[in-house]
Amino acid sequence: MFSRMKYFNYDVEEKDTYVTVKGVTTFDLKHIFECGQAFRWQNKDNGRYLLIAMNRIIELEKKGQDLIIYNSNLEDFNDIWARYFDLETDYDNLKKTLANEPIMSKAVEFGKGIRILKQDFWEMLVSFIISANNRIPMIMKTIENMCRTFGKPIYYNQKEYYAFPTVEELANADVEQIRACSAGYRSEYISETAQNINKNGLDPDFFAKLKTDQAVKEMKKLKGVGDKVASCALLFSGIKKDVFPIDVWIERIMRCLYFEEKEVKNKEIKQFANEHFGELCGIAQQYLFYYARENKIG
DNA sequence: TTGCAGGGGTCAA
DNA sequence: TTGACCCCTGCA
Repeated sequence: MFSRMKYFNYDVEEKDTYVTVKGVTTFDLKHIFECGQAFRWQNKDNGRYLLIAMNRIIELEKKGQDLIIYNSNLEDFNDIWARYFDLETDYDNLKKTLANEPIMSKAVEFGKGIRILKQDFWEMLVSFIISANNRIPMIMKTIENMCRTFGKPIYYNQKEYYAFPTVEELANADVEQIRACSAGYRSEYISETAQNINKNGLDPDFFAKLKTDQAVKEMKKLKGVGDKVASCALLFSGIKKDVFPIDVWIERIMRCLYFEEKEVKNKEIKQFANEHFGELCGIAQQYLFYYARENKIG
């Protein structure tokens, strides 16, 4: 079995159980998965990354400018992964636009293979509610526990993995069961938000059509969702590119690099980001975050 | 071995 | 604006 297609500038080929996308630039698996936007991946010792997303398991490998997606086919590439990896966006061009001053130049160079993923909105919302007052390894553990407890099994290579729980699955879950996944005081937030959404729905298009500030404001009506969580959920599901999530790392690096170590309010940081990075402030935030965290700046 | 400090967003007062 | 919330890691 061998078939091929064209997607934008990419030649895409399917063979056996994998898909090869040719001519992929600005795509580094470490940068993409380890920059804090995704939680359900494993760095395999053979250089591949295993990803659990969209009710599927895939393995990814980058060989030169070839991106290889194992355990997949052209249909899934078309329906899911092309959008998920935001392959229609020209990151080479976008980086040139952003890197017009020395600080951002450095951050972009450091994380040059980053792409912002367009992940499932519901999954992002719950994941970032869990992220509040929490560290990345702990967030990943809690999410895995929740998937194992409430999600449907997916089988791959004789191993059992679990899909991210649906709205209904979490809405019907007992708060104490959620707490048993080490979600702590966030358990009530997750339960209440799941029940709210199960009743009223969660439509990405509704938020996409709103002005960004308004979208954040609407998101904050959900329990456990403040500025940071709302911004992250909108950014990492590809709904808004012009949000600027501010956590302690971003606050530190912004103060250190742009405010000469002076005390600065989040409101000022946000305003600065909007003025300097404009429409691209979401991706700018991601370069800065990765740069700050990996280099322990601040 | 135990115990304590540190880390980190949102809510409610 | 401030304290409480939870749980893991690192270190004494």
